[in-house]
Amino acid sequence: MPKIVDHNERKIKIAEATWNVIVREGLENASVRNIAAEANLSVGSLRHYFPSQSDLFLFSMELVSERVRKRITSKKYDGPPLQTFQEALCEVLPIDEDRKIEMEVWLVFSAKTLVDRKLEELSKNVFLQMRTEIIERIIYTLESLQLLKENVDKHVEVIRLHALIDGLATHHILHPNTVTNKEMINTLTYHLHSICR
Amino acid sequence: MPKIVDHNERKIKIAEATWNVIVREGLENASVRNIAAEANLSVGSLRHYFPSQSDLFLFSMELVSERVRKRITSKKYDGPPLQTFQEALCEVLPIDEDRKIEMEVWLVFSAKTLVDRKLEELSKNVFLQMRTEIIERIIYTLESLQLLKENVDKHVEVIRLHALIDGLATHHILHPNTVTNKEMINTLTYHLHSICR
DNA sequence: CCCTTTTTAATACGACTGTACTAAAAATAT
DNA sequence: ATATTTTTAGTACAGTCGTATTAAAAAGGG
Repeated sequence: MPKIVDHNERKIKIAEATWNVIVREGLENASVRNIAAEANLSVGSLRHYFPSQSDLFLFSMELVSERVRKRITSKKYDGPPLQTFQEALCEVLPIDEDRKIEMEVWLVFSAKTLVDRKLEELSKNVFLQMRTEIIERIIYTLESLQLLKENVDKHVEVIRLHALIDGLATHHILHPNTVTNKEMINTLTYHLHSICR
Repeated sequence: MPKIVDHNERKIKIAEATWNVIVREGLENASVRNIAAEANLSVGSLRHYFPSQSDLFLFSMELVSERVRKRITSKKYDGPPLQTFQEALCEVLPIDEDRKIEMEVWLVFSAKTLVDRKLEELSKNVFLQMRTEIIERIIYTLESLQLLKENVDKHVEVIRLHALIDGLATHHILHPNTVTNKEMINTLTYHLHSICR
């Protein structure tokens, strides 16, 4: 009966418009009006898809994690395990323009996490998922393949690798000229080799 | 002739009030009015010390870096070099409530850095100072003392240590229950030992 | 005491905020 | 064609924003 508009697809378009506004003008200017204009919509239309601004922000932050997750899971991993793990971890790093935008948006929302309950919960879930499904899996798979050096503390190695990944990504986002793309990837490679035989 | 008020001391009080508002209610609620109320001042009085909001924000962010810098330089370092370096780096980590607040504020401003020229410049300067005066100094001093393992790439070790420190700090701020205080410090100790003989 | 200067206070302005509400437009099923 | 329902558009409201302006209050030097 009604005009058919793919509801979810439209929400994604609006969320991407939100990303653009945030990257270009900052979260402080990510008003409903500015985002609607960026998406070529009226305020009323936007509100039809997102009843409130916090709904819009939550969805926009969720979309970032979904995009990253899809990128990791949809990739084909054949080849030596160490290279496989390196490639998987590279999907989390801001190695191209799209990933950079997502990472910037994620950083901005992460800061907001400190005073926003809903965003905090999302952030926590994504963090734990990354920790258990990527970082821990890599360390413990390396061990079961007997590629890991002896005398390493696996628990600490998990924490170290996780912190290193996010530290590198953050540094490259905030200081791209000082921590270059190449240095970011080289350091990751270096680190993975340093914990293996 | 006039009422004597230590200008700089008052500005520091206001900046600390700004920290409080940011930590408690977020940057979006760090309005001139709210900050003035937190500092028990009228808006007019606050404006007498900070002509604009961006001046206030810049000063408030600068104060964070000053506090951290002072803490590092005023500390007495006697003892074995490895322990000394560890202690120095711990001053950058959010190991107590004061440092946690400062780190939270720094994180919030860092996100704003992406769309604020002045904050970006400050962030860049502080980053480079940290890089050259702390991180590089540690790695290269370790080498000159022949404490460093052979076959390490010093350039990469600098990038790695720097990213690890900030990654650990950020993780503890954002996920204190998952990355605990102890794990943060243990991981740093572990890392320093891993690059030494 | 008065004078000078700093500091404080209060008010006002235009612009922007999130949200609410109402009605027109669009599009499909009958 | 008509009815039904989604989608869009426009307007309005109360509140907050940063900033400007103006004048009163406070306080040490003469």
